[in-house]
Amino acid sequence: MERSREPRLGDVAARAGVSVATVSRVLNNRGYLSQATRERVSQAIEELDYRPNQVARSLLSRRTGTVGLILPTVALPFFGEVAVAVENELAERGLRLLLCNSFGRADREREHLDLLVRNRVDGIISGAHNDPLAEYDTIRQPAVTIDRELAPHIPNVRADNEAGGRLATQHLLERGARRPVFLTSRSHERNLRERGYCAVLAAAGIEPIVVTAEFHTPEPERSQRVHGALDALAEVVDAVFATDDLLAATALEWAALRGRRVPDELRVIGFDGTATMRSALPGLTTIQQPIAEICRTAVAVLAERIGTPDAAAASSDAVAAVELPVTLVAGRTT
Amino acid sequence: MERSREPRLGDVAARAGVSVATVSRVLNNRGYLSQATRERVSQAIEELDYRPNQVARSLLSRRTGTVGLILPTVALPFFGEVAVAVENELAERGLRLLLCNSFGRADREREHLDLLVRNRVDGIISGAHNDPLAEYDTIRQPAVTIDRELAPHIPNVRADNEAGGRLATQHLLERGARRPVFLTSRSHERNLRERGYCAVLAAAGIEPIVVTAEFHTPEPERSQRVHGALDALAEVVDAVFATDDLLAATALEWAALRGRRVPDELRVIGFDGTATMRSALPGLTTIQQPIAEICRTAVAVLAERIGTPDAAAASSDAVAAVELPVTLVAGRTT
DNA sequence: CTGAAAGCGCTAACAT
DNA sequence: ATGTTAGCGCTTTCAG
Repeated sequence: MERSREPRLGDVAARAGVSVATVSRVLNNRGYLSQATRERVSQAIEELDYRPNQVARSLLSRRTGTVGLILPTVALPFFGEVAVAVENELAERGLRLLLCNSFGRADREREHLDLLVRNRVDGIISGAHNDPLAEYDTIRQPAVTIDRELAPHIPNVRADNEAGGRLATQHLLERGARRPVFLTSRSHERNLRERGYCAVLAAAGIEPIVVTAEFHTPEPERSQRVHGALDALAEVVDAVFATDDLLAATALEWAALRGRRVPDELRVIGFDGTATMRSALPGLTTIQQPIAEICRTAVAVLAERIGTPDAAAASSDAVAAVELPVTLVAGRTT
Repeated sequence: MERSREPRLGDVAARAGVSVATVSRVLNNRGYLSQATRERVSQAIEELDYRPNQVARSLLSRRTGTVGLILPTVALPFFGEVAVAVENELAERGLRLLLCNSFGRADREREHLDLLVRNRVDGIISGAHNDPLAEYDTIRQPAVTIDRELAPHIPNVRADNEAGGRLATQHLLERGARRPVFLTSRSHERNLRERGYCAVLAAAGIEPIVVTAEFHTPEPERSQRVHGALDALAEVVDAVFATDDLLAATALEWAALRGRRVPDELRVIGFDGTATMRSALPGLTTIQQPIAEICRTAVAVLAERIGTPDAAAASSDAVAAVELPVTLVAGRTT
């Protein structure tokens, strides 16, 4: 195990009997090189197993080739898939991924943001789930959000949540539901899935019922809270539209424990449709988000704003928001 | 939106009317400083919202404060939880996480490894699932693996898989199973869960039956393959020990489709016990891995090998492998 | 207590 | 076609 230090440009140069500039030229394939030196240098590089120090390159070029991704937690399948998709798209452009899990905590996000700036990432993608941080305004690197309203100048890429909410609710009604309950993390004005749900119910003349269970409540409290709420609604509820598939699973579990037959006595539809949840609960009806497309778009927009090393200032059509279409995946629970 | 360039040490120095060296001293709280300058500098830093360029610091200190984590894919709950736990432990030590998803592909892992070295990460944690890469021998940065035999000099932290295999199989037999099938990704000598399964069956005088379904086979092929195998075994199988909870879910789905009552006609036990799968299938009996502890240990061992900036060469008791105990979580499927 | 200057590993003028 | 040199932004001797 060679504990010698990492070889540098100088080591390669010495071995090939040329100057560091020449080695650099070979490395970056720039300027005129004789075939002979090119080969000598390449061989020296190979022999030493030399790999350019990206840190030094970054200092000089003022680009690190790194993008920071802030998510609540990749332990959840949706964000895990987002992380994977984002990493793939970044890799396609020669970019690396610095991962940050904020757990919905503003202080965590603030710390991460500060660290990303110190590390001079070329860009930031945020899908955090806490209230917007003012710090994003003071930041110089381009940013893009995934399913998050952050600031007017920060593009937001997401699924068409409102359409998803409508689609889900409509589906439940078509299946015969008379009183669908909406299960969500937080209920508020800008909850688009909730808006879609309410819109469809309003059109049908049905009073909405919204049950909330905070996103980051640890188990088993969160399930308990949901079960308790459903117990209280036992008389009226005959269907559940959950804002994510995990919450839908909790509703299914409630049905199992209370002996309610699904879908006859309780219809359940979820949201997200991640591969993991499709495997875990293949029978669950859900609204599938186009995760790969969302991430592809987000990275494309970000890359555009980062610009290539040379390309001074790209056209930048100032994308404000992109909404991608969702799909209903019909299962056995509705 | 200020598009001015990022402030540097010089900007702070100018504003505070001191030299860059003094600012650096304030920043790192080193050497003697008069209270007056200390305050003047601090104020300038604040006013400019100055954040030290970590790239420059890294070049000088030859430490990036970054650790590379290579996993098959954080889209799967187990690896997602690993990523989160690792990030938490790293953050505790002021380290950042560069995430790499290899999808079980050696070429992907090789590329990632190369990139990590070029970026001069301080250490590498690998939980990739393909065959060992020879490249790990030529690498200068300390490495640790999670649930992976890589090389003699690379410590491996993992759950006690063999005990888990025994525990699961024992449990099935105790519940009355007479012919438990083992469902896994790849069957081989060093598959410790399989070894545990076989050991218990041997002691009971039962012939093992191992069904494989490659890890990275895309859905729905993978499920199809499992269903087909179970159909072929329909006459004999009365229990399934799956190597992970997702595969257990597939077995449950098979039972649902074929009208087999669980647990009476088919007992199912999984492996991993991630929070997500506990939520998705609260009734599933499973062998729970101590993910947080595994990651805490892995990071501790790695941090030890990285050493503090000063601490020349730590004691390094040359940890070779650590096995952490698993737990049986009894549910309704056995 | 503070400043000047060297240098981390690399690239990009500018020479030759 | 190749070498010399000046930084990238920071920390750290070494002077003063």
